[in-house]
Amino acid sequence: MGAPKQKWTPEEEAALKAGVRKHGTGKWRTILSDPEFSLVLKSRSNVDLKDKWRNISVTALWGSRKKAKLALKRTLPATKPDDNNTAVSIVALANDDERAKPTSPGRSGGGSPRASASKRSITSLDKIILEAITNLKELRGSDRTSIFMYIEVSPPLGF
Amino acid sequence: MGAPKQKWTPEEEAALKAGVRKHGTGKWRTILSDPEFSLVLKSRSNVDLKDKWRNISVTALWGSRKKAKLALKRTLPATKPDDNNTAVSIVALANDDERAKPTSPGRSGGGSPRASASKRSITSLDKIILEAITNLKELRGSDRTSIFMYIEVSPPLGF
DNA sequence: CCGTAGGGTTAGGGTTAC
DNA sequence: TGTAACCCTAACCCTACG
Repeated sequence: MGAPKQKWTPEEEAALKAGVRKHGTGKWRTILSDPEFSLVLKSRSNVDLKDKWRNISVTALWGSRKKAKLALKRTLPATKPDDNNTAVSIVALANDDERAKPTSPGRSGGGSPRASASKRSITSLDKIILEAITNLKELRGSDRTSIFMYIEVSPPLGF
Repeated sequence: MGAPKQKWTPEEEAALKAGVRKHGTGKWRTILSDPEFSLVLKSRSNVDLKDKWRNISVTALWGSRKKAKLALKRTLPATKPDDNNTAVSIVALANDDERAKPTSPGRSGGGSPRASASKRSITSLDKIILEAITNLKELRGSDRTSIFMYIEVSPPLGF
C-alpha cells in the first residue's frame, strides 16, 4: 500500500515555513518553484502547501487548548468554572511551543523523542509572543494571521 | 450527557452496504445523498457511515477467523509486526491499487473500485477469498477493501 | 488556463460508553 | 477486556473567482 495519506514530515513543514518567510503567504507556486525548497516539497502541490499552512495556523492559534482541556478532563472530571482569561490563554499558547504531533504512538519501537536538545528555548518564544502582542496591539483587535506569522515564521528555531 | 449511542440497525447496515456497492467506498456523502438510502440513513452522518464501514470491515476480515488465528498467535508469540491473515497477505503482494489524485503531480490513480461479482453458493469464507483473489488479480486493484467488498457486499442474498 | 481562497469531505488515530 | 459508536483533525477535494 502506498500512501493513502501523506503525512507531512518535519522537513517538509520546515521548508514550508521557510518558504513563507521568504516569499510570503499565498505564494505557494513561488515557494514550490524555489530551488531551495523544491526538492523537499517535490511531492507536494501548491494546494497542498496552502492547506498545510492553514492547518499549521489553526493549530498554532487554537490548538494549545485541546491538550490543556484533555489533561484536565483526564485528571479531574469536575472542572472548576473560573480560569477563563485572555491572559491565561496567551500563556497557554506560549507554553505549548510546538504544535505537538501526536508523536506517533508507534507499535514499532523507536519513538521520536521530541525532547531534543533545543527544546527549552521556550522562554524565547514567550518573549516573541509578548513582543508580537505588544507590537500588534491587543490580541482581539489584531489579525490572527499576522500574529501567527510573527511568532511562527519569524524565529529560525527548528531549522 | 447527550449521546445515547445509537446502535446501527440491520436496515441501516444493509443500506450502507448497498450504498457502497452502488457508489463505492469512500463516497459517504454521495451514499448519504442518494435518495435510495437517505431515508434509512437520515440520522447518520457521512462520518458515521465511514466509521461503521470500518467496523464492519474489521469484523468481516478478522472476526470470522479470529479464533483460529488467535490460537496460533498464542503459540507463536513473536510474530512479525505485520502479521496478517494468510489470504490477505497473498493478495497484498498480488498487486496494488491506489486511489486517485487526478490533479496532483506525483501521485496517480484513477481508483474506481468497481467490484462486480457473480453469485454462487457460499461454502466457506476461504473459498470466497480465494475466488476474490483470483478474480481481482486479473482486474487489477485488490487490497483488503476490494476483497472485503467482494465477500461482504457482493451477495445480494443476505438481505 | 493557472493559481489561490475557502468551504466541504475523507482517512485514520484516538476516546468513550457499554 | 473488548469493541461498536463516536470524536478530532490532518490531509485532501471541489468550486468560484480573479
